[in-house]
Amino acid sequence: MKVTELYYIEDDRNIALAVKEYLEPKNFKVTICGTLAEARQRLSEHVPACVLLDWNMPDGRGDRLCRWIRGRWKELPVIFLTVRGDSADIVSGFQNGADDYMVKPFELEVLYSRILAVLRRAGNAAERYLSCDDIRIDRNRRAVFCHSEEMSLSAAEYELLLYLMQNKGKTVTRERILAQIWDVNGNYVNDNTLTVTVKRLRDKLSQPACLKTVRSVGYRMEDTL
Amino acid sequence: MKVTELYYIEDDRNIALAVKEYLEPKNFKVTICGTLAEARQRLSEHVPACVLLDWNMPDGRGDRLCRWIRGRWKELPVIFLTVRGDSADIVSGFQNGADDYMVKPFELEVLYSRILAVLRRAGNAAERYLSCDDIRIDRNRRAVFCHSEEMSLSAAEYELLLYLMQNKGKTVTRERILAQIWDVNGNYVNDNTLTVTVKRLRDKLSQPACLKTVRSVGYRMEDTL
DNA sequence: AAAGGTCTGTCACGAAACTGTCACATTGGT
DNA sequence: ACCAATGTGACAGTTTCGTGACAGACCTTT
Repeated sequence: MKVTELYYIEDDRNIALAVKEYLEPKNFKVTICGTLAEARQRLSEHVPACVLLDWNMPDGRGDRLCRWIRGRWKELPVIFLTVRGDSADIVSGFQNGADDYMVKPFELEVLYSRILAVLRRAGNAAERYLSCDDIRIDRNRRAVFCHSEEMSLSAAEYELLLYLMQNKGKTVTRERILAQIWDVNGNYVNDNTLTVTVKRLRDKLSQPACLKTVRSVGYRMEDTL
Repeated sequence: MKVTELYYIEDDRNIALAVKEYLEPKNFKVTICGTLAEARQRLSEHVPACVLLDWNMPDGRGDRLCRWIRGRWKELPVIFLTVRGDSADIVSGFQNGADDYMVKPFELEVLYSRILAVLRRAGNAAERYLSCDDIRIDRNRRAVFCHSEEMSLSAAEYELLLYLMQNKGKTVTRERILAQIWDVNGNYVNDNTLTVTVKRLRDKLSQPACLKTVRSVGYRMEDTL
């Protein structure tokens, strides 16, 4: 069973832990962020399936973070969880791009239901992100990040990296890669083309350790643990 | 300006009319269905952008209709509006496929916000304002602002900018853009037309940084830090 | 109707990036 | 040490995109 990742941005440790304890047995992995800065930091490194967001945070207002998120990931679901229950607050929350808004105190089962509803809408957003060590691909955006810094890859390099990442942990043969990326219906391509593209890719990735050569077979990407 | 169609399935005529009167000036067309049977009938003929659904109806329970809807239109957003506010009821509503659930009595502005949120999720975003960095679009007025100063774009430029903004954060291929904006059922359009229109747009935007070229793929708009 | 303006699609050209190939160096297994 | 596989640097042809120019279409004004 696949685990769904959530970030819960909340400064009240008690509430955060209660939510975490409730959700984790239901196959969620809840990461608690105690400040907005921490949340930004974590989001830059890794994008979860959904974000739960408190309004009042020690270092600022949650709605600003929500805008920030919307600027980058238009489809990442965000649910506000806050004591602010006025109509004006709720409207403001949605205007800042929230997908749902719950007023504390709330029932945990309802939170669970709303998370599921929002995830159902978002669909298989998980497929969007691939990662290996410090390398992350956002397919929707067609961008690659290394150490949370965007890098620019050529079309061939991107395709190659994507294919390898999709087969993370598996060794893929040179033939398969050539067929996958260079096949223009049987058109022969110099075998060395792959070698060269791998080199170019490695030069750009500041972390080429996870792109391994399997001699006389092909290549393999895997997390170096 | 496009009108968004809603079906409101509700037997209390007063509430239904109040909602209708509130929403119609906001560019919605609200069709009231007094019974589940009528709702099924209308839905079979025409599918709106969103459905508002009361739980207690004279000829049955709303959740059954929601299941019925889900069986046919997986993506059609459904919002429950009902007096039943127990956790168990809410959870049940979501289990039946609801996208949102509001307990009566509710504030009309909040309903409006939640409808917009659900529509945005479903991709039918009728959002009035779009923004990216310092660029803002008011779709109602068909106006574009840069540094809160109105600028004048030609029709093609406006369409292009709008499409890119609607897909903020996502890389859109040249083909998709061409199909979206220039497709007059298969009519061939010179590919360079897009290139030129992008240039013209960039020249006008005093902040072209957020309109990025993704070489050999297409373009992407996103907020810059 | 004529004149002037804007909008639009197309073209030609050039700079820059990309790509495939070669020749040669290096590596790793036996 | 040998050989095959892979890495490396260089190069030239190709592709892609940006740019300025232009002519026809359309609209408004005179």
